[in-house]
Amino acid sequence: MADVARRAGVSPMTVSRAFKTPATVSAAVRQRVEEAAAALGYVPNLVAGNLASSRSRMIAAVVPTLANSNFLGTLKGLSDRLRQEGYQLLLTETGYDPGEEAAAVAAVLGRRPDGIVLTGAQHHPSVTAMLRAAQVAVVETWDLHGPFIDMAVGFSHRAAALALGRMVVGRGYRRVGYIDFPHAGVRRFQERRRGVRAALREAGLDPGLVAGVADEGYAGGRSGLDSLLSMAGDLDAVICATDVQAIGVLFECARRGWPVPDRLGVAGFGDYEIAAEVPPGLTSVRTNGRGIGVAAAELILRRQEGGMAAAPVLDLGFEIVSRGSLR
Amino acid sequence: MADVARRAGVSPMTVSRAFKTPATVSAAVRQRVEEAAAALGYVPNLVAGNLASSRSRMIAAVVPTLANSNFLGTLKGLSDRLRQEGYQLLLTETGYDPGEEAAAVAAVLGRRPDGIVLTGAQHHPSVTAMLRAAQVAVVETWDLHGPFIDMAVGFSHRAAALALGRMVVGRGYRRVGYIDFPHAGVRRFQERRRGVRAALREAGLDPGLVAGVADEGYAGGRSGLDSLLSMAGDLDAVICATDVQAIGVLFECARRGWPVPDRLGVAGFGDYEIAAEVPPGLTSVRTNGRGIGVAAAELILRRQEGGMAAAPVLDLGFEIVSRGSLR
DNA sequence: TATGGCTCTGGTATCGCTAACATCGAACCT
DNA sequence: AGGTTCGATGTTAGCGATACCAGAGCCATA
Repeated sequence: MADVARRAGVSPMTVSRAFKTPATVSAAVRQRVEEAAAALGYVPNLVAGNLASSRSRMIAAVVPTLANSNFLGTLKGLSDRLRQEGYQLLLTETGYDPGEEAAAVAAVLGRRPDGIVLTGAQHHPSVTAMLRAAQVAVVETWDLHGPFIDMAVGFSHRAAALALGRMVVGRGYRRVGYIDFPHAGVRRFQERRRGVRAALREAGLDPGLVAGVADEGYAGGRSGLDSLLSMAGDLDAVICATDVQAIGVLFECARRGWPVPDRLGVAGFGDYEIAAEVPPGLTSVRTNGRGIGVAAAELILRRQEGGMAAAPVLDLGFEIVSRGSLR
Repeated sequence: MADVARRAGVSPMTVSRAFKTPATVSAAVRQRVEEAAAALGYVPNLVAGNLASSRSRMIAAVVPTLANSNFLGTLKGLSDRLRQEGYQLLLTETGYDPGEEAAAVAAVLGRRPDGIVLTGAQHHPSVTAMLRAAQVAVVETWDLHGPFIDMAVGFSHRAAALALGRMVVGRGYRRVGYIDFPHAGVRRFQERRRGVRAALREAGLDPGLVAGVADEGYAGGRSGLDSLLSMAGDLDAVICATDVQAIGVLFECARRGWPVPDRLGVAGFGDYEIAAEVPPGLTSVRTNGRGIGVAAAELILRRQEGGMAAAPVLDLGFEIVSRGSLR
């Protein structure tokens, strides 16, 4: 920076201003500085800048997994919105392991991010403690059951699952099974299970057809269907914790030659891109994953600007998308 | 840090050592420092540390897209391997836009990452210039046609596509179409197209059945199939630039009631998880996406340790996985 | 007992930038 | 003319760590 300043015939402070707040520098000087910087290939060192200003313009995102998940949408929303403001994303995957999450938060905090976006509202106690102490903007995403560390954006998984269950029941299915998520202890998935079972119970149907699965991904749909059929051979519909599992069920039906939606109705959760593509179309819950990311970004940005002492909680809702997999 | 030092009755320098190089501090002192740090909730400020040591322990990854892609595996391999060494990932998506890539590299360089992982070997000239000037470890991934900025890990897309094409031809298909990638200008996809066409040509078949598509994702398979059929109603096999498109073709076949592999043979590229799940199984090229990420991490780490002045180029190869979508 | 080599600890000088305040003309007002 | 305001620039003092060198004990060896 000193070299650039010398070459442009100004002080280092003016160079700094020419980059950070160009409006505060006269046009002539700004141009001289830009030319000097270009000639010398100068790239401002943000590490030093961050240290001096104690603002890093980095946001950390901590997600359970990227594979086959709606978190990608959230991440994309987040990073798109943040990039516009010159922020960057520090990413960590935790594999649904609370210990990993705690380690990730600890590691990331040392870099003094301006904000941290967490997935879910269920954390190791040390995570809560560290983040409270760090005085950093925190957004918990996807789940909406507090208490929250700071801010939150998501929707009610229970309400969504309840609505989906009611739709299945309303279509006349009577022996409805539910395929759980491999990490069934995660609150988000507990809520989904509860919502579905509540819908069955209120219709006087058996809410006991629940299959726990060990397999991740599509394979979970297959093994879940197997275990549901061993519980109830007359099973006529399946609701899955995620679309990926539901697609696995559809594939298994195709393999068995079972017509969907007549032999078996199928519903998923998440409305992944593939839900609209797979024949005969998968009925699912559309969640606003991208919107969650954008909203999280907005909350953090607004907090940076100093306004907003309160800690908002945003419900972005959901929508049931009806397709051919349900009669 | 000064507070911790005071509380532990040592100098700040010793606190620094207790964290960075515990072996150089006596056990008694180390424990006092750890206790003091815990009591005060001290989290070392890596920003300051980075500035002083001019090593950031951050690696930047620049990928075209995360959705429906094999880059996820690479990213995961990269981040898993790096996390073990205490490094973190700075992520940027560019949407297959070279201008965006240049902007991303410029933005990221200011944070002085210890390494940058790029996708492909085709970049805006400014990217090459910036990275050369920055003296940072660079790994170009996936593609293996130089010249490279620094190091590279990938495989030959042409050889893979050639092998896949030969397999299709070997199974007796005679009117073979190819569905291109939406961003057909990307070198990696040019190579795939060339490999397939070379296989067709050497078998004396028409290499002209190539469909360009505009749609991303599964929809591209559907529209690609449409346009191939309008070119050749007697089409008997389709090779796709990616598995996602191939799955789109399989879905369209199911919709039309066309038996696969008899009415139409289908082959994809990438061996995504779904390829093994979708009936009747998708024949595809298995690429070692995760391995590419791990190898890229290793290269950067080794470069950090000071060894390895040379700039290695690693070919991780590929493998054809034969499944039911080809007779 | 003197010497050299260890291991452990401390002091000092940066790393490259920005916050905060100081300065200086020029423009504007009464 | 004098005072006030404002915009553009410069000066100074850190931000919170680490690199580097120096010094203090301690042991083994001759």
